[in-house]
Amino acid sequence: MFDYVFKNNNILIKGIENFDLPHTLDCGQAFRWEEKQNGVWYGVAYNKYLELEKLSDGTIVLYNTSEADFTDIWCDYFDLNRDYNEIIDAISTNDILKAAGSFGNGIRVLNQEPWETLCSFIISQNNNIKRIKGIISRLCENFGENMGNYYTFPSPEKLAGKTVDDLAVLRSGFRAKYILDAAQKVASGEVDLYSLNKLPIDKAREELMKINGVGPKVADCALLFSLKHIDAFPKDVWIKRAMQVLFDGELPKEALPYAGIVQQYIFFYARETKLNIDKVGK
DNA sequence: TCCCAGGCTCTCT
DNA sequence: AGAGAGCATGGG
Repeated sequence: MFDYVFKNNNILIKGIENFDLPHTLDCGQAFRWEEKQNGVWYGVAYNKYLELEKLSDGTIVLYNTSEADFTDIWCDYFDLNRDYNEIIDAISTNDILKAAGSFGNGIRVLNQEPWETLCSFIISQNNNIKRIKGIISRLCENFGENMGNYYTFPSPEKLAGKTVDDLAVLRSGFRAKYILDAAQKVASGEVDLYSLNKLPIDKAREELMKINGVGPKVADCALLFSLKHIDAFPKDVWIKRAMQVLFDGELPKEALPYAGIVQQYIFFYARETKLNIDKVGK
């Protein structure tokens, strides 16, 4: 599906298809990636800093990393072992799905760190992407580990002992108490976050919803973006509108096995086109 | 000024 | 179980 070579501390990924960096890193599934300058992206995940770029011949370059980090972290993080062509073929029997897929071509669903993902999507509720990024950035700067040129995402253990007042610096509003409840339940093991990839999706969702401030949407984002449940289908305001306008409320059945991936195509399509509508319910 | 943002909790039927 | 207000903060 792809080949890679390790050379001068860079990983060169050859022959990878369906991997567009802006579509993947700036489509609202992850909040710590930014474009540095013409095509070079940088970000932090799994406590590691990474810069990457797509060359004109399609090669993806991961700069200043190790082969171990590539095989242990980035390969799975960027979902490199999934065949997106197979999915696109399967859903293309439906014209609208085909259009959405081609519009958001190259979106890959990242496999992010579960706690960071859960916490980030708790912050995302009733919020906008720009402000979500700001809050997460302040969260890392104030409570993460200083690694010199970047900060790690703070662990649940680190946050579990904090108070709402401690978190005031985040300016996260009413979400602060939710962040703390999540940190406490994950740190204590009351919610066994790191086992949820092995549970059936309904059980896993139920576990996540034990956390105050985690409802079906936030739970499904954690399940999809960090816990390998690609049939999770987070329904936010954009998706609800898009589902009404595009599909009369019902996801076409050919999309169900990959609902989460299709969700990303629809989300991207809906946001970029604004669906040429104002509002269709909420 | 009002409306909205990758929703959820709480309350009232 | 279903509807509706309220919620912190900031941008348009």
